[in-house]
Amino acid sequence: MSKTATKPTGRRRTETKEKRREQLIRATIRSIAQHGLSWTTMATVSSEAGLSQGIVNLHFQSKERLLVETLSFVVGEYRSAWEQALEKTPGDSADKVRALVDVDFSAAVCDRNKLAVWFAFWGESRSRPTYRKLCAQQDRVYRDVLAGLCADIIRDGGYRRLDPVIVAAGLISLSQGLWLDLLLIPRVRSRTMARNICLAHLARVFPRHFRDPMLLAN
Amino acid sequence: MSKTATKPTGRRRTETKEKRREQLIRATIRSIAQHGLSWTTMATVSSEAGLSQGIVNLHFQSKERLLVETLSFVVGEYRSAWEQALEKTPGDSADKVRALVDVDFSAAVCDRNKLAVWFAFWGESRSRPTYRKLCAQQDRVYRDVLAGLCADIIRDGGYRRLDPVIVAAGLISLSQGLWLDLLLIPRVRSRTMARNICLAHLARVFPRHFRDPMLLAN
Amino acid sequence: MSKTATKPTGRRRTETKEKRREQLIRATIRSIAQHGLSWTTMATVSSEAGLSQGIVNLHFQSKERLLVETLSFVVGEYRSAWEQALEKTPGDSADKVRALVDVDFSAAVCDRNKLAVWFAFWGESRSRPTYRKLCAQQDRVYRDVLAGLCADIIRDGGYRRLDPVIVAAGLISLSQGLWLDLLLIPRVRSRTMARNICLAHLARVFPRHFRDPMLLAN
Amino acid sequence: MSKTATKPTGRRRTETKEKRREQLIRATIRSIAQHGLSWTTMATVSSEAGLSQGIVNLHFQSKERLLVETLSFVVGEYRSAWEQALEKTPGDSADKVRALVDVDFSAAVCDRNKLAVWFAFWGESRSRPTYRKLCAQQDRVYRDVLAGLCADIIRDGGYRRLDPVIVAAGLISLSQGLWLDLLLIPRVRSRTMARNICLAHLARVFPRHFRDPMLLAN
DNA sequence: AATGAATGAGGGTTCATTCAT
DNA sequence: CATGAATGAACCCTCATTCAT
Repeated sequence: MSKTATKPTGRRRTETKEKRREQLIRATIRSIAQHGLSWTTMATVSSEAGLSQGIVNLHFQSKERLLVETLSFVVGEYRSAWEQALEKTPGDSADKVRALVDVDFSAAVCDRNKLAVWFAFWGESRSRPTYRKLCAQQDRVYRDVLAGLCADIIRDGGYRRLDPVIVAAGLISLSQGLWLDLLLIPRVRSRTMARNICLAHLARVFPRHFRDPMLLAN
Repeated sequence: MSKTATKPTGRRRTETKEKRREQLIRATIRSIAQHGLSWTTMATVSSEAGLSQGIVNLHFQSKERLLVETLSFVVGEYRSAWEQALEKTPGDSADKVRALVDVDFSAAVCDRNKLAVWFAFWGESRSRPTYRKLCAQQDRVYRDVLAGLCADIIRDGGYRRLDPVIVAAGLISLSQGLWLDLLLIPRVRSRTMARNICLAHLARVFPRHFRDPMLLAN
Repeated sequence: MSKTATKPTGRRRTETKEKRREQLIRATIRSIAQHGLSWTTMATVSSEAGLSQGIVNLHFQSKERLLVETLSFVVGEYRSAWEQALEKTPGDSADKVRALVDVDFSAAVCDRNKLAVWFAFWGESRSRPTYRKLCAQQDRVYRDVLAGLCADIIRDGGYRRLDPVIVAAGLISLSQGLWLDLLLIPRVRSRTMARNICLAHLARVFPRHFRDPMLLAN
Repeated sequence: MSKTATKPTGRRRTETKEKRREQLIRATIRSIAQHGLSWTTMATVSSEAGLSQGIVNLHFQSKERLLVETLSFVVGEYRSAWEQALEKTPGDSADKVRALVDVDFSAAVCDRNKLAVWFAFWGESRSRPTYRKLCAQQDRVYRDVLAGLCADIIRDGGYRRLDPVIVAAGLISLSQGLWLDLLLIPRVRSRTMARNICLAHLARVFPRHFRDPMLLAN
């Protein structure tokens, strides 16, 4: 009966194809996390996906394209995560910044496999324009949005002499530096702790809008 | 007599050998910066060094060892840079922390080629225990020293409820996040600006010991 | 009754099957002409035929069989062309030889795509017994027939000391050499010119039976 | 002692490299003759040369270049053969044409392996501009030279109404058609016989300059 | 100590073939 | 009968490594 139910239609074929691509991208993410980018081969990816050797070229034409699509996937996932968070947060700009911090250290985004992918591509991006452009574009948009929110807060809170662009830059750098900790010393640094460090930072920059969560108990 | 006569030769040889190794390591750094770690081959290294194909195996036995020694070199260089800075800074702990920040964004340490090396190895480090250990050891020592200095400042300044370990972690993350900016968007982020962002951060954490350099002019 | 009813269907099916095979063979000829034999793949053939990937294996079991059948097809087409020409030419042996020359340079036989097929297989035939045998068999029959006709002419015309086998060999070689020109330098060599060169040759061998068409105008 | 004698000098290195290239080209010729062009792989070539897999890429960068250089080699060898023959033949133009025919069916040029190479590349040349150009250039030069010689003979012998270009074309086609026989039916067609067929043809075209060797005995 | 020709394992990729649909 | 996703063997090529010079 389930067989009859799953009988494929013309429509399902393309669905399946799209799913296969995602399956392979997820296998690539795992492979990069496990073996590193330079030791990720067609064999590690296809075996991670439980499929045959030729499968990647069938769906992505080349290894390079698979890698680009994988980076694209992670970048896109991050982007829709923070965009959705902004949409779902009805409050003021400070609430939205808080939401962005939460996204950065949420389980979905701040997954160790995905962090490994980010840093793998960042490590290569200087010599690979395609990677760099993909990252740079996302970065630019994010920076603008965050700087805009910071500008709101600065205006709202009367924080004199604060440049929203620089405040945003500081927050982004802190966040990405914490990602590096989460990648390199996961036993020392937890996502919660990382988030708290960010919020503590914000509490010092915007004391009338944020509170240091590590001082809450007191 | 012949012994005495040949000794300097033997000495010079050893020196030469050491210099060749460093020459190759520097070539490796340039190659990683230019081609990325996964596209760095024995050929790119030896050609960057202006030497022949077999030279690397002659001096390093294998590519893997060359890479490890290259990472070791950069890590060691960083370490002696901050150790020397600490030695040369006679003042109090706040001065020493300032000196550490200066080191992080000094031309010698914060060279783009070397940043590329750091991130190349960090990107692979999750899957390569050797890399990870090399980085982790340096990280641990540095963290301890910085946390110690922060503890001094906290004690000295009466900054209540500040955990020196967490303060150190925040500063390190911020600094490394800024390194990433310097690697990825060098036209946007300058070393000076990065240093100022760090000092501004410190000024908020330890207001009685640091001043925000971006507010100096006002 | 149901048997009688389904019989025509079975018949039509077989016809359809035969047509599909020919469709694929024609696609193969075009593919060989366009991409060369060594770059002709199942994909180029099926796409040339406007059909799907698996179609060739469905109708020919393997690529090798498709190629053999394609060669067979061209060889067979050539054979029935000259056999029909002989049948339709009621005159004497000289007329029949003339008819054979006409066939060699007729539009149907001397098509550039088909020439490409001939030479593609000849180029491989030394290492492929199957190809060689197919060609050799046709060649033997044709040579015998042509030599027979030449023998008639020699007898009829009193051409002393002419070996019909050698005369036939010369004519065949000349003809195939002209085919090569038509393949390689089609802008220089036209079918008409090639035919005239053959007839001029015959006019010299059998002056009392053939006239050089290039001297006709004078 | 022989060891001491063969001690390599700086000069010998390049010699050796050139020899290796030729060794590989000769292996390629044998491989094409034995396996056909489309079944000639890097493995068949290197094993035919008694060397390792990577050797071809070391000396020719790619398989394609090896094939082009192989065709180039055969074309060049043919060209210098007939050029040298012309130089060494002091007689009149008829003697020179005779010399050209002799070259065409000499052991060195009319080697079965090399014939296989010619036809292999001719078979693919329609779809491969590089091959076609290499062949076309040689063909053009040869045709011009032969037509020039025919023009001399026509003038000298008062052969009215003969177009030297067409006479040359006929001779070339005949010769190449005979090469095909030598490739396909070597047991039937011998080089001597092929040469005689050419000379017989010439004796009919230029009766006052050539004699049919097959009539000599009579 | 240094070279660079040679090796061959292993990489990415192609493609004939299979088979569920 | 026809499709096209999937397979995996075999291809070309790269490159770390070796070694005669």
